[in-house]
Amino acid sequence: MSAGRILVVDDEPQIRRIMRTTLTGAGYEIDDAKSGEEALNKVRSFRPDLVLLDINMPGMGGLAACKDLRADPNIAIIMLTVRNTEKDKVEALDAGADDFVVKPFSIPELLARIRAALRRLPVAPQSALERVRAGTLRIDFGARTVTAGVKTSHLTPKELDLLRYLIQHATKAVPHRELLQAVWGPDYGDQVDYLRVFIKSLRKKIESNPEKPEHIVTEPWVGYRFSTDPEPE
Amino acid sequence: MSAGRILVVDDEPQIRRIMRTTLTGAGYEIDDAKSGEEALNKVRSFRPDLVLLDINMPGMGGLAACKDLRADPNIAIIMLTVRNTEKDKVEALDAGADDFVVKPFSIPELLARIRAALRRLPVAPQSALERVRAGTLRIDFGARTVTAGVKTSHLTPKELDLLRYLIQHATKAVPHRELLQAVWGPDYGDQVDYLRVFIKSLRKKIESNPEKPEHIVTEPWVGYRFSTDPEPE
DNA sequence: CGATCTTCATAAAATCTTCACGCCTTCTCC
DNA sequence: GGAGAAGGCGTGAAGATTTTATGAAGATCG
Repeated sequence: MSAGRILVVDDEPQIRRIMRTTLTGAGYEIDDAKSGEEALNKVRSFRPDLVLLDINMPGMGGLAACKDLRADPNIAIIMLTVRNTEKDKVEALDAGADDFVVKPFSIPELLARIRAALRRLPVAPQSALERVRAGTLRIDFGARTVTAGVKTSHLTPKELDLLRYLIQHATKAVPHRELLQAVWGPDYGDQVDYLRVFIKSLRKKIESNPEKPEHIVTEPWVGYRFSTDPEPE
Repeated sequence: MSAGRILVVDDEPQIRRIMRTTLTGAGYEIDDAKSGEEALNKVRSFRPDLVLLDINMPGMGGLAACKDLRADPNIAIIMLTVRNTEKDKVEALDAGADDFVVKPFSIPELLARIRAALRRLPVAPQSALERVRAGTLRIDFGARTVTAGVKTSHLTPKELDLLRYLIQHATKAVPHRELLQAVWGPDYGDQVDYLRVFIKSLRKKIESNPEKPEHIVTEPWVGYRFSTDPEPE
């Protein structure tokens, strides 16, 4: 799971290259576009969480593109410019940009602004942990509920912590000890009984058929593994 | 109806004065505070949509105050500073600020940033929240009354604050501590007894069957949650 | 004084812990 | 190989612990 998806829009190849390496290194998934028009197209296929938008481009400028992008409230927009004038800033923000960075910018500052902008998204990607979908399963960590099909259940604190840890490490087989220490603390690495009891109650809540678990799979002699997809038979 | 409520936090009287006239002129309701501590207190009574927070103040600094304010996602935070260093910016943004303005700033830019920040708020600005409907429930914050079905009741100040906070964070399980700090203030984080007493009286007023609460749901070991929909079984 | 808020003791409820039983897989020894 | 032992795993339920609900008395404020 990445920290978020970012679309870089700039007509200078060098900027695009720098951005791509920097942001990829920071854990984001990147795509780029050379113009406003291309950006609007790529948004549909790439579905970014955030768009880094150069204000000054040939053809459709950043401002015009911004006004179009704004239609989707689930996309954050940070505009880039070389000019540090008040007029530019006000125009950019009122066009719907969430933030504004002046070139040349410092990388740490850009990253911080990206984090801040993503944090504000209605469905924040970093708190993609707030709501998780796994096939027919929906988990709302804020409301502390899981919905499996039509049945919605409430999660107790330990159940929630356990499930969260499993989901954060989905597809990986998490050892008993690791789970216990994550949920109960460093002194409980041996209380495998706890795990069994709580895994059972979790399964009762999220598995359509608790005797044939599809999501919380047991890895014998190792631990448990959360699987998004139905298990291959 | 105003465009929103803004709390100005700065230790320099002159800044506060300028801000007050400027922002009032722009259609906002303003209150101000001289320190971080005062800000945290005033937040409760004034209930701003946005806090303009000077980063450099005697006593509790802007960064510390920011981290506390951040608990409520329905408040936007813009930090002010005289220093334009990268370190300051990154710190401010990572402390939870939504944006960052360097003094001396241009008024139009500040106003544009305020508009952008308010636009991103998850819940509409307070001014639009005078009346709320939640299923069969109607709440009139101006008249301080709730109507559940045919029964209309008067709400005491604490009841109103508590209910308001719960509703603004509807569907989310709000921790005891957060509720207490939002209603009673930062020093009352442990008085869980207060909560129980007032939750009870709220339930008596808004639940059709207070023994089976449908709106104010208790989340054991965590806090309470306001639910619009009937509870799933 | 009345309304509201605090404080407190007790009963009720939810969650967590512990444990025993039976099934199953793996390992060991013949 | 195959029988038996050892231990992991699923299950159900009783008991312990902590939290929550409730009623009421005292304190506070205007």
